[in-house]
Amino acid sequence: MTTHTPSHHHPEVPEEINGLRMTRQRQEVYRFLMGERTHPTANEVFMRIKEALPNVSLATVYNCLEALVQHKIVRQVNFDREPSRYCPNLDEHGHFHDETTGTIHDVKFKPGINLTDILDLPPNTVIKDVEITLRGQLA
Amino acid sequence: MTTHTPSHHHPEVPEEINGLRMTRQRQEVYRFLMGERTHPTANEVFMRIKEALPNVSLATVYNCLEALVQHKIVRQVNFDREPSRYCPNLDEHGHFHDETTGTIHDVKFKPGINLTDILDLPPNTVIKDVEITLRGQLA
DNA sequence: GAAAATAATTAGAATTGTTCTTGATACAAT
DNA sequence: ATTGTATCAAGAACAATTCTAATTATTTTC
Repeated sequence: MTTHTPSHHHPEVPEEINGLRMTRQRQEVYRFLMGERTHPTANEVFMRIKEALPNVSLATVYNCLEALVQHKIVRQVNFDREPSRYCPNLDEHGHFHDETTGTIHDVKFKPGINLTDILDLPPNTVIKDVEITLRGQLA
Repeated sequence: MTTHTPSHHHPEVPEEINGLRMTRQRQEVYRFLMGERTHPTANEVFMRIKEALPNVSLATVYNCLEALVQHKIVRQVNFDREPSRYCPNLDEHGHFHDETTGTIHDVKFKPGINLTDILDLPPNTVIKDVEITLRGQLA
C-alpha cells in the first residue's frame, strides 16, 4: 500500500475544518486562499489550483468556495456587480478598493469601535453580517 | 399643435437635473423612485413604469438608471449578488437588509460620526464612495 | 422652419458570472 | 463487499446586465 490513508499521516491541512470534510479540491482552494492577500475571484482560484489539480473544474471551485464560505472558513466579498472575491481574513474588517491599481486592501476598525455605536439602528436589531466597502484612490 | 412643447409648461419634474436631460422615460423612472422607500430593482421599475409608458423597454430602464446614477440623482445599491437596487436617498447612509421580511431599511449614522474616524485607513487615502450593508433581523 | 447632427429608445442578441443537471467517482457506514 | 451518501466533472441552463443595430426624438445649424 503506497497511497496515503488520511488517518495515518500528518496532513498540511486538517481533515476537517468547522465540520467540513477537507477533500483534496477543498484543500487546494483553501491553501491557495490562505496564502493570498489579493482577494481572488473564483476564476483566479481555478486557474491557480489547476496547476496542482489539472482535472479540477470551475464548477468544483465554485462548490468548494461555497462550502468554505458556509462553514465560515473564508469570506465572500462583493464589489458592486463585479465577480465575487474570497478572503481568508475572518476578523471583522472592511475593504478598500483602490481604483487606480484595482487592488483591494483590508481595512481594520480602530480599536474599541463598535458598529452599533455609530449607526442609528432601529431597536432590537440583530445584526448577522456587516459589509463595508470603500472605493477611492491612494493619492 | 396639441402636444406640449417642453419650454411652454410647468413640468412636474424639471427638464434637466444635474446636467442630465430628463426625457419622458427618465422622468418616469425618477418619479417612481422618488416615491419609493423599497429600493426597487431595475425589473421592478420596469414593471411599474410600463403602466404609464407601455412601450418602454427593460434596456431603456437600465439606460435611465445608469444615467441617473452617473449624474448622482439616485444611488445604486448592491446586496451580495442580488440584482442591483436603486435608492433616491442621497445622504450618506447604510442599508439594513431584514432577512425575515426581505425589506431594506436606510440606516443613518449617528450625528457627528465620520467614517475616517473609525476606520484604520492608510494615509493619503481619498475615499470616493462608501457602502455599508447590514444583514440580520428585527427581533 | 427644414436639414443635418446628436442623443435616446427599442427589440432582441450576446455576454458574464454563477448555478444546475447528470453521470461518474470517491468515501463512509453497514 | 455492498449499500448509501457526498463530491466531482463537464457542459447545459440561468439571470442580470450589456451590447448591437435600427428607429425615433431632440437639438443645433443654417
